[in-house]
Amino acid sequence: MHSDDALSLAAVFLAAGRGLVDAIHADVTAHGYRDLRPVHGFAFSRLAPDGATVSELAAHLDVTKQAASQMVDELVRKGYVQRRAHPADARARLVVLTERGRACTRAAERAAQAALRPWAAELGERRLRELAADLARVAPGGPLRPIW
Amino acid sequence: MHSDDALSLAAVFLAAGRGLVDAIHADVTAHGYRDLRPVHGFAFSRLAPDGATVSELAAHLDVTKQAASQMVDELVRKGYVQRRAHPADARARLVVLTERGRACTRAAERAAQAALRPWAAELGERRLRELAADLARVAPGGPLRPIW
DNA sequence: TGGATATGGTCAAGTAGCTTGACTATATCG
DNA sequence: CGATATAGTCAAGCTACTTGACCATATCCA
Repeated sequence: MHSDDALSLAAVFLAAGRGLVDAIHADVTAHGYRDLRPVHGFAFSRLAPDGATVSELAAHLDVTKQAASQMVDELVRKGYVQRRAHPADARARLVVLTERGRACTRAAERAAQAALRPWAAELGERRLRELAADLARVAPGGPLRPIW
Repeated sequence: MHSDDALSLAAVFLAAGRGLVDAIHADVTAHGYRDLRPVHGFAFSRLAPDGATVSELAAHLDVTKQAASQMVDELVRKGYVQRRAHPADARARLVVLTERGRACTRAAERAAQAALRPWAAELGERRLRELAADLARVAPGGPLRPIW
């Protein structure tokens, strides 16, 4: 990078990500899911395909197993997930979404599409797609973590 | 947005922002500032130009005045900021960076430049600049907040 | 095969960073 | 001037996390 303020570019990335998360969360909340925080969405994204163990969830969210287990307790209590026996490991338990959990995930996907609509309007579909492609090249993989 | 997974695009934004913040924080830590968290950098960015009051800092970080005051206590204790009398308001106190705070801010700017170097290598200077310009158009302003 | 070690999960206790509530001092408005 | 708003602090409480200890099961290897 050149002599511009590289820090402000980093800040713009954070602001963009925050704006998306805020918009999605607000939309999901407005559709009746009032007992969730944004982090739960990241948990759902790990659980949605085939479920996951507490340890896998912990790794995905970059927290301890204990913290992940507490979150699962909360989501069970609120009706979004269930603990099942693990088919291949008697130590483990498989955490899977309930129908309510899946419905919430669908609502989040609709919310994400709605949140991106003004972006497409501002930049154009084509440029937005290029933006996404560029970001995918530089964004690190790995666990999802809170920013600070 | 179309039928693609809009949520994963949002996740890419978060991952990109997190990657930058992580890299900057790790670099700053490696240069001897081991008692800071990323959020302190956002505080510094508000304090750097001319200082700020606790209330202004609280608004910038979207926390209560009490939380901002506690953070200032901590930063005073660690030698990064000072409380001064406010020149125009006897109720208020102006929080300003110490020389150590300014040195840390410079280290963060260098770290941000270093963190963006691989991005420029991957995408090219021109495309990175376009990316930044696009983001600036869609990123919301307002206070900086943790993601969850 | 069986004993050592690693892994999945939970229980319990402690902690850091935030919150709400109450209060004082100073500023501003009418 | 008096009423109200704002800057800041003190105190207490909450919550999402942590560390540490522990048990059950799986895996590795002599």
